[in-house]
Amino acid sequence: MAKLQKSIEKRNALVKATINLVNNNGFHATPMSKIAKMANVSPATIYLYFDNKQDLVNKVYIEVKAAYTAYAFKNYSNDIPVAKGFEIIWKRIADFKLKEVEEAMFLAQCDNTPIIDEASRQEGLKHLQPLLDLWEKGKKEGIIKPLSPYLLYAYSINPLSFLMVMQQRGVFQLNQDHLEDAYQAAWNSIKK
Amino acid sequence: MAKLQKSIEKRNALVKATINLVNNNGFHATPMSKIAKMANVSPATIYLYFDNKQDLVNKVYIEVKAAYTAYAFKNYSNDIPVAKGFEIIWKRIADFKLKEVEEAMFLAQCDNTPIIDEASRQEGLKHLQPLLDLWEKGKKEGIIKPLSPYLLYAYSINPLSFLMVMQQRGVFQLNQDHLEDAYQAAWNSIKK
DNA sequence: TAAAAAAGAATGAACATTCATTTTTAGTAT
DNA sequence: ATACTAAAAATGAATGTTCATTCTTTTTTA
Repeated sequence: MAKLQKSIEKRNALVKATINLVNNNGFHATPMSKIAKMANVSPATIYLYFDNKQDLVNKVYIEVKAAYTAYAFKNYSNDIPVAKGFEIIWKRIADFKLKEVEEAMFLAQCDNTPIIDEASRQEGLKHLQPLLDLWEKGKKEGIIKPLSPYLLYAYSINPLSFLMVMQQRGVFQLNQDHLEDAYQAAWNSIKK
Repeated sequence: MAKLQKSIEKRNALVKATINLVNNNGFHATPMSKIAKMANVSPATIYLYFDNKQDLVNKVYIEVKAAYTAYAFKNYSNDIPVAKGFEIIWKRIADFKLKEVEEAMFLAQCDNTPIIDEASRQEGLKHLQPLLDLWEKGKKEGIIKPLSPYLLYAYSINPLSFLMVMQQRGVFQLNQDHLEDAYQAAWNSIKK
């Protein structure tokens, strides 16, 4: 009797193809047949790995989000002082968005449309907890403004998404100087 | 011979229905038949007003974007001092996003997905010129940081979109205090 | 060699768009 | 005012295509 061991490479290729096609054509113009073709797989094979199209896109979302937050918090631990901790996280996030453009674009699209179902969205949110904790600590120490975490996020982290999208569209080139400026703006807007 | 004068109300109903359905279901789950039904019109009638589905969504985008910028610059004129001018524009934009939630959500979705074609996107960008001019003037006067307008936009205007989306998803309630905080954060991040 | 994995072709539903008719509109004649 | 008419506007019912998903068969694996 053979073991149940589906090829992980095939699954990865499917995930990759989904990200690429949804980025370039949008969810509405990404048929399963195209995903299969780009992953060098039969359309039927997709259904060995995922229940259906919605399940596919949900799972891709959650996995990319998990990779994103893992990357963001890689060098962070909660005994680091608030200001330094924030800098570490912010710069890792910037790094991710500049290096893993495909993944980051995919997240931006999912976060601004109803293509992901509510449960998966919630699931994705959980991973941000360390940042919320950091801000809580910062507020207690009087280093961070006493604002809702949504405001803090809106003004310090989220602008990176906008910059990445503009960069990706070729509207402007984001260089290292820009990034330092951006970091200063981010910090200025949340520090007390 | 009758005059060519198609009912403007019908067209408006179609635009409104498109915005509503795309917001709630996404472009991929918004068939022409549903748009027609919501607008109390036959599917065939849509084609009297628009060439096809792509043309419909492009035109809706451009019109909403035009309404948005008209609203934003309503009380502004370029002889107003930079700091005050920025405040006026920022607060009008915040107003728009809080009052015209449907329109603002639609723009957010279009600006983060490939559902709009490139030409329409460019068209939409043009309308922001007065704000770019204001920043240019502010930089010359040494009031605004010498940053790329994309950075300025990312840190002062764009966060409002994030806040609106969160508010719309019921994640938190954006009140007048929040808004004043948000305005201060916006200004802090771009003023010299 | 038997079960798992994969494949290609088939199925049926959903959809954008068009077609053939009907209804409305507004100018004109009575 | 009223009736007439021709074009415009609108419609509901096709049409043909695209697509997600399933079915049957083949290939791979252990």
